[in-house]
Amino acid sequence: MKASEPTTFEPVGVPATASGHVAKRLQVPRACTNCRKMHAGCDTTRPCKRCKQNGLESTCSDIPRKKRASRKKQKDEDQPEPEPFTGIPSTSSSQPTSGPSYVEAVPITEPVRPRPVWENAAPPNLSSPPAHPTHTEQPFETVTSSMSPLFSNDFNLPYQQQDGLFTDYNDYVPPPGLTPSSGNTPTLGTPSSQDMNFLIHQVNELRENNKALESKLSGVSYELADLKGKGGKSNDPGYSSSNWHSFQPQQDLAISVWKNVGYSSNVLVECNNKFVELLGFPMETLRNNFSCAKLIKRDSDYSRSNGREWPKRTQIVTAEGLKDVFMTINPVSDQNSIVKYYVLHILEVHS
DNA sequence: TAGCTCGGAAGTTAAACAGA
DNA sequence: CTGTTTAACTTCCGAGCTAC
Ligand SMILES: [Zn+2]
Ligand SMILES: [Zn+2]
Repeated sequence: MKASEPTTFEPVGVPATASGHVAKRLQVPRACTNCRKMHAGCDTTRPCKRCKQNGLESTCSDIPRKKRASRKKQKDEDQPEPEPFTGIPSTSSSQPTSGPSYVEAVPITEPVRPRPVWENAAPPNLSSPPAHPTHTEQPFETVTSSMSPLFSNDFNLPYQQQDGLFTDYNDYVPPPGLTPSSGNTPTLGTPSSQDMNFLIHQVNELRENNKALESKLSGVSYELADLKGKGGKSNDPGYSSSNWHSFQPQQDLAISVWKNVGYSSNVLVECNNKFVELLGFPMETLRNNFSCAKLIKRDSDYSRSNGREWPKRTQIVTAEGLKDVFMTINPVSDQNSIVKYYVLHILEVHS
């Protein structure tokens, strides 16, 4: 155990989760010369906070990134690379991302995803849905009681209505301009209260992590990105999450919870009105035609094996076509580290 | 104990590939 | 030309060291 960090300045966007979930380490695009030499955390201001604290304002500067050396030819021999199962849809291997075919929600004809038992569960028992899912800062209650067993195979317990999360969309009224939900909306599965509590706990935690992003939301303008056409280029400076900063997070986030039912497959089980409104598809379409991988246009980062995670700037499929979004997607695992769900946040939307 | 050093894990990004 | 892969490159966590 170490004593304490001497220079405990606010480390740019530290996750700080109290519940043990390891959040992604955030880092600035460029550290100043002094912080770099010290291997210390820097920030985006100049002089940076650490230099100011240490009286090094005059030497706090940036040096350009080193020119990358040419890569040696790959392809000399095959590296096995077992690719462990993560539950995360690997679009590179399964299906091509290109092609706007799924933009118009065509009925699914391929080998239908296995329908888990939880979809046959009893209809939700909604007491009184909140008039407006007012997303203030702490919309959900955090569960502190025991969380084991975390997940059961089936969802049979009565559903507990929680602020901002809905399993019934009969009351959903689309805003003008969108043409979603016509008539019957299917009843979604009913997660157990234990499951829901844990999910809510996870959502709260994710929101905490997202707040850490605010420190990164300054400096670079949205115009840096070129997302017109087919979704931007991977080398576009605006495409990198570290360069994409100019937005302030909106108060009400679109949240959805997807159940992982197998490799490259997941099914929407929960979302809030904001999410439905944003996508503009009937729930049946969402459930039957979309997995996370199909919903997200630019999903290359899914397939990476180095643990890279969202938040990312990306594009999603909506009834109005592709929309630029800034979103996170986080796996929710049980105590055996099996990915059971994904929680998908959409933080920002730009058409 | 405060402050400095630095190995290396974690995160970023641009060269090289691949395919239409 | 677009999108993907991946190795070069960067940041900074945190353990160890030194000075007081
Ligand atoms: Zn600095
Ligand atoms: Zn500095």
